[in-house]
Amino acid sequence: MHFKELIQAIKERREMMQVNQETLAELAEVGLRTLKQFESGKGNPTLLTLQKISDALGLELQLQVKKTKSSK
Amino acid sequence: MHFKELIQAIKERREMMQVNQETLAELAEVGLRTLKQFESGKGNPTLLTLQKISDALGLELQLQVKKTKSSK
DNA sequence: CTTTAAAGTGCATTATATGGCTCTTTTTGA
DNA sequence: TCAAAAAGAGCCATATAATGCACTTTAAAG
Repeated sequence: MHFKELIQAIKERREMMQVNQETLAELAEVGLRTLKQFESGKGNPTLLTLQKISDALGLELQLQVKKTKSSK
Repeated sequence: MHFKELIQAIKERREMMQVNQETLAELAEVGLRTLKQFESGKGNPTLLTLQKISDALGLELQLQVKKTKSSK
């Protein structure tokens, strides 16, 4: 998952949960500005910020071995 | 996966690939200092940095819905 | 349309990540 | 042992993330 997909996933999840940016920012304990920047694709959040947002959305960050064409 | 686990996963992967920090830093195009800080648990890398390191290791970042006890 | 909520942007400040250099500590293998 | 390699840490400069506030744009509902 690259940048855009990550953003997309978070946005979708937030919308699915019917929370607006303001509320999510509060839940995640990150600045509203920070969340806005991130969702609008302008940011390069720190891992901590990403974790807080993910947590608040019930999402979890994972690292997996990349699947190549030959390996699948 | 939280911070420590993320670091652990990256460290293990790097060691499994038998690359030292210096080489990985070059491959990933991040500063050696940055990688060292991260692996030693001192850092809070930006998403970009994390992506570069993951990519270089053939790892991929994923966001998944957190599994709760009741859902598994 | 027009109102209203939500999302996005400009600007300024503060905090901190990045990265180079050097030195110390730890690990490893001969 | 002990010498070399790898990992970690201090210091410092520069870049940029985080954040608040106020304002603009966009979207949704009447």
